[in-house]
Amino acid sequence: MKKDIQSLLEKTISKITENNISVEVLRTKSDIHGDWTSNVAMILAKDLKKNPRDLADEIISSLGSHNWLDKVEIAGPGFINFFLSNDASLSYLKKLIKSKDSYFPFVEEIPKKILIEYVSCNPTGPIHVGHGRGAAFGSALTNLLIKSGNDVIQEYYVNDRGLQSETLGLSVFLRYQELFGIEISFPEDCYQGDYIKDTAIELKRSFQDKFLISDVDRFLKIDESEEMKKFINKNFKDFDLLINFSIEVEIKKIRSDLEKFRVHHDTWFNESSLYKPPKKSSFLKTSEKLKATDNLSIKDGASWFKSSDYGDEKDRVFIRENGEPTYFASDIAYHDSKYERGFDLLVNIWGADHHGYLPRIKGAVEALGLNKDILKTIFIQFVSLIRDGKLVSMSTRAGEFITLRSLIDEVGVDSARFFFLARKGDQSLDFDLNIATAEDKNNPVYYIQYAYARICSLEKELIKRGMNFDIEEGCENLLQLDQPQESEIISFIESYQDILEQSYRDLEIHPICFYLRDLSSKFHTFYNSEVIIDEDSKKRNAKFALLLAIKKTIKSGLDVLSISAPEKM
RNA sequence: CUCCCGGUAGCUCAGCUGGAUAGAGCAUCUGCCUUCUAAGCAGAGGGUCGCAGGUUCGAAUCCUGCCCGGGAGGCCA
Repeated sequence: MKKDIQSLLEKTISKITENNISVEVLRTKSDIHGDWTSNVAMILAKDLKKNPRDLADEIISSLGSHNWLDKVEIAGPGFINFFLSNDASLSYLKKLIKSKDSYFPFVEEIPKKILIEYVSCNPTGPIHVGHGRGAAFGSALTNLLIKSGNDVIQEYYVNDRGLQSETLGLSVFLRYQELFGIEISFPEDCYQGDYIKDTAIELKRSFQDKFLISDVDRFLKIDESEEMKKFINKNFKDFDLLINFSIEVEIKKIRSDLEKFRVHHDTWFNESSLYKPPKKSSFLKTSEKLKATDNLSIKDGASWFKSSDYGDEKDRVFIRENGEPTYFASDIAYHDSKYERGFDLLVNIWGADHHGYLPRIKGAVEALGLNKDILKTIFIQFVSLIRDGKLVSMSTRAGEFITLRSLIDEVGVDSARFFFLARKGDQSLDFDLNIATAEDKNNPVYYIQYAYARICSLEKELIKRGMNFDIEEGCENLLQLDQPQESEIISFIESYQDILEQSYRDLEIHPICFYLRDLSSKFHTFYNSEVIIDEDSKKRNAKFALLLAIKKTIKSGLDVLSISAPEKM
């Protein structure tokens, strides 16, 4: 509809002026302004040095008459308001009602190949609440992208090498010694959580006493983690085995937590794989490219990427003095590999603490001669938990973090997902546990689900009373729904496509949450203001047709959020 | 010091690609269950859109400066 009005206006304006302007058509906020509105007259008035209202008059008189258009009016300073005919304004609704599947009104004409990378937290412990937000967001965005007709791959980048991995290995190693009755001092910079003990138990089950220290006395004298690592590396040639084992155990736990949270990754990309050659390792290939294009320099014994050439504040270390590549270096190679795999769009979802990291990655992408415009990075701000009006303290260091699993156990998957998604990603989030667990209208999730369940219950009641819903009769009589609350729902349902389009364009999810809340509210109003199971069959069928449209729309929205739509509550 | 995010009703937040009287929910107050799910609905009160300039026919929205809150600035990841 929007496009029809747009092209009609464009055609008309071309008759009046040579000037080329983009015509904007928007939905009106209020019925008295019609269905659609455009401000072209006001914009054009400036160029042509004419009075906006006169110009609008001129445009309207040469629009011609169209059967889908009831009338066109000038209003305010020079808005052109379009009032659609009844048939035209109901066309969307009818299409929605008659469609077999859940109707998704916005689809790309040419599908895009999209890679979305999210969560990607270090496999050194359980996934916690902060990661949960990114997980919910990434999975919902994926749903939106897929439903919009694209091919999407969801990827998790596993940091399975470097310092943190060694620290994980050491932590497990120490807890493992304890299982043999050896009392050791456990350094502060090791991972304190009890989950390490569980991993140690699994290690013992798989490897028995393979990693047991023989020279205990000498080891006990060491109390500093770096020294411990040196000792271990000297005495256990295959310590890597232990590290890899520990990482695998953690990844398994992360994966199962995510699955429980309805988050699924198609590929798990190991950082270490960048260094393993099938032919030539990715990392080597990438660093050679950078060297060949003169983007690396040597200083203080280390190799630096000249990111300041690309707008970053300063150059960044690429390969350390000790010969080890930095995390950043791996990440460049990783991004290089993403591009190599041939996608139309690369989406990264990062924690807000990484924002300073983006300029250098962009710089590297540019240095490699890749198209930086297809790389979109979305930052997700932090989450604070609030219980009884007070901040719940969370510190990863002290092992006091709240795990995603415990959050799910407390508030449920539906509620947790909704609360994570109902806020703009780049806004920090106060997660109120009391509201999230409430089972009344304070909790928007229950409110929306209740609307859905109520509709299902009405459908059951209809059958119970020996009546049937006649879809054809319903669609033919939609015009009978002329009560204010009814026509408001009808136009609101139509605006669902705008919400999706907007969310898709901005790569945001929260508009859908707000929309569902509002739609549910309008439904509850409708439900309370009149008897749905009407004596008059024409009216009754029209109302049930509308209910079906509401139901499908709620279902479609909840599907994007991966939140369940219960038929009974 | 530099960069990022935010400042809108008592509270939590939408709105921000400039548009018509600035919106929800919660909380407060007043009503509504012999009738399809009261896990609900109707109504009322509540605003210097952080401050000051600028651009514009028109600014919560764009630009500049400032103030306040949070975060980031490793040869950590």
